[in-house]
Amino acid sequence: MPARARDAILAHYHRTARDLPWRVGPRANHRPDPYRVWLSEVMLQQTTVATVTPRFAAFLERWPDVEAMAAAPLEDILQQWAGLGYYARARNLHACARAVAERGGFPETEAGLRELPGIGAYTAAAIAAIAFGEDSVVIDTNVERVVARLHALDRPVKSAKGEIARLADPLFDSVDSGQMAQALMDLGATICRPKNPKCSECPAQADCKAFASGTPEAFPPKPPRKQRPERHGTAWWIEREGKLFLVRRPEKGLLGGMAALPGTDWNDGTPDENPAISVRHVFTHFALTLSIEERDAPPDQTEGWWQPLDRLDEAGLPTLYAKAVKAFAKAERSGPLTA
DNA sequence: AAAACGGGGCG
DNA sequence: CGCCCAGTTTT
Repeated sequence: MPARARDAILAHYHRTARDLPWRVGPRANHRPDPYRVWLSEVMLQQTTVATVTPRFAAFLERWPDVEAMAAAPLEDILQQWAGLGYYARARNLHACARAVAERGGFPETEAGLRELPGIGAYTAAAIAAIAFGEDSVVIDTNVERVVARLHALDRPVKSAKGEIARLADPLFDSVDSGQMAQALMDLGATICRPKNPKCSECPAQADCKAFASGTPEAFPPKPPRKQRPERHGTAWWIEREGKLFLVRRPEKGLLGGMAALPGTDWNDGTPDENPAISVRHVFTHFALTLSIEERDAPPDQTEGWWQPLDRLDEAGLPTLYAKAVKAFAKAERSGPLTA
């Protein structure tokens, strides 16, 4: 039974494969550039294809190969990454590029790739399969969902990793793992979607127990999610002679290593009463209300630099601070702050 | 085993 | 406005 689903999924992929900039089509007789596969895979960690596509092109134009990226300063990588989130990925990208350039190229096995910074189980398996033709079993959330539905797995994925791996294995048996990995990703993205799956278009419908159940969307069951705490803080707008005072956040922790407005710590509890300007930003694990206040000078012993306001885009501010700048500019144009 | 870690797009 | 996404690292 799994062999039929396997073949149907692969055949469907050959007919309908999405044309993606980092992808070599199913009809090509060569493997894609490992550098491009790696870069796209890292970008696609927790980030959608639509968001990644233009950012991938910009990275590739600036750094056409791993040696070029390895030669760039970390600061440039972070600036180019700004807005993509999960900034540890950018730091690991830089460290990985240097390690790969140092050793003269990408390792060609899953085990070798797994040793590199920012490359975990999924990404190692994906690069090994897609770029090097290794017979790895590639399991990401798409594959987990497809497999859970094929078998009507009624336990949360989180508590059934072993079982998922066992059930995924036959899908990769005796086929090109790279093709199957990409086939399953397309299937998960376009047909076997988390919500409103298009079972009528699915090549594996006849072998799908979730479809047979009549409620395919119920698989796999989602664990209860926990609530998000509220935090608040203040960022300081310190402007002098057309320049804005910026700081660099600590390497470790939230928005690590990124450019930022200086400000207070972010605390739990009740926010400031009636701030003139504030922005709201929702992180994975808490929601932040950030007030923006004008200030004449940086606090003593605050390390930072003066960024020309007409070159603020070059600072590489993450989205939270880009929002703050936008909110301040808008208030300044219309409000009484500097009127 | 669980928490930390961003942001954008969609219904 | 809540949910989800081509996960990895740290605790």
